[in-house]
Amino acid sequence: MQVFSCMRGRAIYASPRPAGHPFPAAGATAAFAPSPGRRRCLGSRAFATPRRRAVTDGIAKDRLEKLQALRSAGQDPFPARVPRGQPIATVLDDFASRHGQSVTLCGRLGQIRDFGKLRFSHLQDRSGSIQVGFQRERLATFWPERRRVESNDLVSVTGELGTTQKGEPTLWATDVVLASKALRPAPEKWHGLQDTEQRYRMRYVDLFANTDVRAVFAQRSRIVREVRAYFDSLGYLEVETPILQPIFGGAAARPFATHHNALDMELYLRIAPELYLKRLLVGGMERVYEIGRVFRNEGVSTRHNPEFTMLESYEAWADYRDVMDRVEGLFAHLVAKVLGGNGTVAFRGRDYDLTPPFQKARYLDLFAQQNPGVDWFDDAAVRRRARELGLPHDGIAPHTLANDVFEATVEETLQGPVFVHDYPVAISPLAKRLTSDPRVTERFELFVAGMELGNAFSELNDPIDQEQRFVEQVAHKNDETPGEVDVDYVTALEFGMPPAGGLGIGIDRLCMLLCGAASIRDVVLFPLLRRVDPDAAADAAATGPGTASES
RNA sequence: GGGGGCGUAGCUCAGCCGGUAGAGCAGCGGCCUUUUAAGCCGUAGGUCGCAGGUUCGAUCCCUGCCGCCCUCACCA
Repeated sequence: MQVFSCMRGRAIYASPRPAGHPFPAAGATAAFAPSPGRRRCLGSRAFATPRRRAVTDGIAKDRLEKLQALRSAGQDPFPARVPRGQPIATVLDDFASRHGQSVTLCGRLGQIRDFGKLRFSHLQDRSGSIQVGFQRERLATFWPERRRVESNDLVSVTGELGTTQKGEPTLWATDVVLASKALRPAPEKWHGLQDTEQRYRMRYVDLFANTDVRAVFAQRSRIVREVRAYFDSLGYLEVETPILQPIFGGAAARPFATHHNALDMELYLRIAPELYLKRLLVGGMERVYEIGRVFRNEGVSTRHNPEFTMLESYEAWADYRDVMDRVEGLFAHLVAKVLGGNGTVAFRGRDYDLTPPFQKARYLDLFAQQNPGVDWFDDAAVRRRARELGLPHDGIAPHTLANDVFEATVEETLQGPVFVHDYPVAISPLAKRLTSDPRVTERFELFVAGMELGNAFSELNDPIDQEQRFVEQVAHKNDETPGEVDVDYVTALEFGMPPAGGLGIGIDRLCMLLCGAASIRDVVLFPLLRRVDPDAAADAAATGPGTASES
């Protein structure tokens, strides 16, 4: 079997590099301080200036001058420590009772509203923001240098809690300590940072400028924590298995290849942890799960990032029906702990009720509904239907084509949440066959909003069957399948693996759903982007039009 | 890879039929002790993504390239 369209995977593939060092798209030249730019050492472009907006220009220049003024005055613009405060939210919580209290708060300064002898700003930390009032009469030492501390700087403010005439909770500052000078201004106060490219490349700005973005990632953190809590509560052990693997497997996807120098060994970044986790079942670890990064060297889209986070769990003495219960249990847990309310989320313009139980539908029944009169196992009929649908069908294996027809006709109808179960064996190489019908397997996938969220099955534990499937896979090797049989895995099965139910869930997609995020890049802190290389761009342009062919 | 869209000041955006670019915010200078998108006066800030082409003249039209977004395909 060559094409396993299935497997635990979800999202996609990626480069091992952490998403990128931002080279702000706009820009002039020069860089501040030791430029981290390109390190070309020879050649005519040795001194090419990276297009990083220099901090010595424009607004940044003003800030740099303030910084230097502070230094000349003997002040450290980046002190190792400043008076530490408490979270702003705790102060706001029972503000009335704290009236008159003296507190210290730390955070990032917003814009300053200057009234001459009185100025207001807001101070923001991870928990919230509060107005700060700076009055000349309360700030004898700080007042003369107030202009050296400005919007976007990080500060520690000590003062007295009170209100303004309009009742706004305010920290009336009595002492201000600059904690870190910002050389670049914050984005515009009202619109924040809008440009999607800038938001992804400079996520650090996106995060402090757009509070809703921070909320999404806080939510993601909560989701992951509660996924752990759920499996922990059932006695699962969280484990970590190799990311560097000599033979990749457990899914159908192109891997990233790398090399270990000391061992002089080719290695792959894992496309799935599956085969190692099942070795643990052999070892007697009867309930295990792993939440970890997997890498697939393929396309990028709103649902696919080359590196993504996968949950896989395995439970001995369970089958796929039990796993279905686990999934419903997990969603019930997440609805209660993360979502709150009635368990409904808005996603891509529709509402979805994530409260279990979920619908269930047989794969072949769904296929028959959308393709009346076409037998999934009838090659000729499937081919006819594929032609009718305008699908490419030449040189495509029958079972693959049949699944293509399924995907073309059924998937978009799966608004769900719905469990699609009992998949044909030809597209389910790691799942156990149904005793009642050996053409299909004990396998299900969970769909929501036409998106595959989870994949599970009764794990194949017959080493003879498994070896045959591997051998056949190697015989039809392509770049999505390993070049050799994972002999060690077969050996492990020969020692006896208990019957087990396994599950894979794409954490990023789960977060998309629970956060109402339309793109996976909105739930991945640093999504993979093409590197912006000004020199390469210049080279390409230089050889482009006039001189070269029309290529 | 195909199709569509976008790229203008630090940020958010205008810029008509081709005539060498504007606003708000941020910045700088000034006034102001209750503002909260503070206000008022003044001021500075641009490789219009990059490179070519057409034109007397290009942010605008054409070509190539770079990057991002959407979409299809591949792929989960």
